[in-house]
Amino acid sequence: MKNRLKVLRAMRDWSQQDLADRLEVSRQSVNAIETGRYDPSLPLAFRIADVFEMPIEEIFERD
Amino acid sequence: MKNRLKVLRAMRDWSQQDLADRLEVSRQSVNAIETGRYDPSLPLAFRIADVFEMPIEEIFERD
DNA sequence: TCTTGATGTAAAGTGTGTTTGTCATGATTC
DNA sequence: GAATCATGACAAACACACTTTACATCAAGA
Repeated sequence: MKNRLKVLRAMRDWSQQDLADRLEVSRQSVNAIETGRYDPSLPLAFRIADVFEMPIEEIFERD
Repeated sequence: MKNRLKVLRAMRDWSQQDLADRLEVSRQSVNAIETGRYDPSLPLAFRIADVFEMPIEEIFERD
């Protein structure tokens, strides 16, 4: 899966730590997801969608 | 997370095995997801959305 | 009644998601 | 040039997703 986390984060001028705090996960998780080392769980994907106020499909893409 | 798999499957008259075949996972995985024992991975959630031709948000719900 | 299909569940194993802790690097600032 | 911040990465440990095999129950039909 590809994702637009880095761009969406940049648009809001949030650091990885800022986003991690909002998602209540570790900064390393945000980094790993952004750099494509692994995909988030479904519950975390929903929280990401909540934080960015967008549907999951607009944040993640099949690759 | 809650999900509408069982209903969506019933609407198409598919058995758990039918759905498992389309998703290329085991029937036990379908059953476990339906009965709420665990949530699918994000890639599997996307495949489920593909099979039912609906957005993920219309199949799964925060609980 | 015997069988067959659909479903729920369990144990054991593999792989992935997530955490904490740590280190390295580049950019910024004092 | 020392300090700080943002980022990328790795390792160990643990939790969860998923598979295979297997067994039990129930309903429907022959």
